[in-house]
Amino acid sequence: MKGNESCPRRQPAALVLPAPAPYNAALLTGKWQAFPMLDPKLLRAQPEVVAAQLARRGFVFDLERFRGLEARRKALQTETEKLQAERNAGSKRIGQAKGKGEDVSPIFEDMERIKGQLAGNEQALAALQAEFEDFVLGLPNIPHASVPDGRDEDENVELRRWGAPRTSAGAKDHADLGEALGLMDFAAAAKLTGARFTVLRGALARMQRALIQFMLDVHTQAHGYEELYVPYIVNAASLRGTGQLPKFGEDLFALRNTGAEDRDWRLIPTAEVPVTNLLRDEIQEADALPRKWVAHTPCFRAEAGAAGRDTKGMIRQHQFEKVELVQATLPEDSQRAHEELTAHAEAILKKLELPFRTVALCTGDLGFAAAKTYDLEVWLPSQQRYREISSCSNFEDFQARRMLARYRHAQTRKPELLHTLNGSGLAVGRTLVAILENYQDGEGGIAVPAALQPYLGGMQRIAPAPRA
RNA sequence: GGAGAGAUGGCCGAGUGGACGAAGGCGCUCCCCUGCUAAGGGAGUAUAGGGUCAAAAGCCUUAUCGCGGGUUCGAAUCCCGCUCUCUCCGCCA
Repeated sequence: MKGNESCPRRQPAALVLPAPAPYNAALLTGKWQAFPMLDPKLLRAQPEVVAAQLARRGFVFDLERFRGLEARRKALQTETEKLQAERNAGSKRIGQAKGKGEDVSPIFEDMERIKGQLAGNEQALAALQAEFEDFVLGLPNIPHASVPDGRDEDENVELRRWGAPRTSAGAKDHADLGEALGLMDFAAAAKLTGARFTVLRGALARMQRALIQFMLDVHTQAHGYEELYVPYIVNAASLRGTGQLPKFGEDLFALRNTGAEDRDWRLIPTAEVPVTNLLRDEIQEADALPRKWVAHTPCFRAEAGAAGRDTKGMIRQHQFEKVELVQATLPEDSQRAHEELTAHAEAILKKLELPFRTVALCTGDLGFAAAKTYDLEVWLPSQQRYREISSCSNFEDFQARRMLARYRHAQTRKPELLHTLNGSGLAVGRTLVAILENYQDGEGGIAVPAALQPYLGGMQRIAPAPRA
C-alpha cells in the first residue's frame, strides 16, 4: 500500500523545520534496532529527529501540535494518576479501619471529593489519549538510512536488470490478446459486477491456477516457507496492526450485514494482513525465528484514488490473485532477510524467464508502513516499459509495535519487538499479463513458459481460436 | 437458528466485595546439596503505560483476571450488554 498520496510533498514555506538534531548514535544503534523510530520514547525525547526523518519522505510532522498534545497529556495524566493513587489508598484504609471496628466517616468525606475530581479528569484524559493515538497512528514509518532520498517514483534507483526485453514495436497488449483468444472477457465481468473485473476461461483460467500452484511449490520447497490458508475477511484490529487503518480505509471494501452492529469487517487488500497478524499479541521464542510464511489469497482493493489509471485490461482490478511472502525476524536479521525475500520473488520471474528490473524505492515513494522497499518490475512489451509486479518491504518494528508482536530475547528473557517483512511472490494476475505479452508468438498464440508446462499437463502453447 | 456450560498468569488451577497482580501446583532461571543420565533444599519468575533520571539502574505510580458499560469509598468476585470456546438439537459445503 502506498501512503505517499496523502503525504504532502512540499512543505509550506511558513513552517520552518528545526535543523536536524545531531545524529544520536546511541539512539540509532540501540541494543536491538537500528532505527527505533516512532517509538513513543523517542517521539517524546527527540521529536525534532522524528520530524527531520519523516521530512525525508515528504511528510510534514506537526511539531507544534505534537508538543501541545504532549504537554496537555502529561499534565492531565500525572494529575489523574495521582488522584487514582489517593483513591486506592483511601479505599485500602477504609477496609483496614473497618476490620478494626473504627469509625470510617472522615475518610468517606475525603473520598467524596476525590471521586468528583476523578470523574472529570478520567473523561478528559481518555479523550486526549484518543486524540494523541490518532495522531501517532497517522505517522508513517521512518525510511531506513540506506533508502535513497527522492520525491516520487521518478527518483527510484534501479539496482539491477535481468533478461532481454522485447523492444521491437508491434506487440499486442494482454487484453487484446486474451480477448482475441476468447479466453479473457471484460464485458462479461462488467455485466456480472462492473468495471475492473475479469472473467477468464479455459486455458487462461487454468494458467492462472497453474501459476499459483507453481509459485507456492517454489516457495515452500526451495525457499523454506510454510504454506498457510487464511481468512479473506479481517477485523479492524488486524488492519490497524499492519497499517491499513486508520488512514487508508478508503482503499478497502467493507462488509455489511455481518451479524453484529459494531462489527467492522473488511475484505483483505493483501494476504499480508491476515498472515502478519498471526503474530499480533504473541511472544515468539527467539529460536522460533525467523518465521517464514507463504499464502495464496485473492486481494480486494477499492482503488478509490485510481480513477482513470490503467483502465484497460487486468493491470488494476478490484479483485486479483496474489501469492504473498511474509517473514518475522530478529531485529538484527531483518536487513538480510529483506534481501533474501526479494531474491525469492525474483526467482519466480527468472524461472518464468520474464525480463525484469529491481528498483529501490526512494523516500518519497515509500509506502506508509515501510522502512525500505524494493519493487520488482516486469517488462511489458505493449507498453515498452517495466511495470510493478512485486513489492518487497521491510517494516522493521513499525507493524510489530502496532501489533505488539514480540519475541523473548535469548539472554535477557524480556519480550522485545520483532521485525516484519513481506513481498509479493508474485502478483498472479500481473504475472499472467506478463506471460501473455512476452510469450505472444505473433500469430495470436501464446507459448507456455517451460517452468509452467508441468502444471498445465505438458501444454506448450495456447493456440489462437480458429477463424469463424 | 434454539438450549445449556464456561473464559483467571507460559500451562493447570483456587479465589468469602477490602491486606489480591492474584493461593497451590507444573514449567522455566539461578544457587545449595549430592560421585553422577535420580532425588532433595532455597530463591526468583506477567504485561503495557506514565513520572523521576543526560541515560541505565533504582524509586514512585496507573492500568490489566475474555471485551465494554454499571453499582460501590473499594470489583477477579455483584448487575447489564457483547465476543469467543465447548456440549446438545436443527440446517448446511
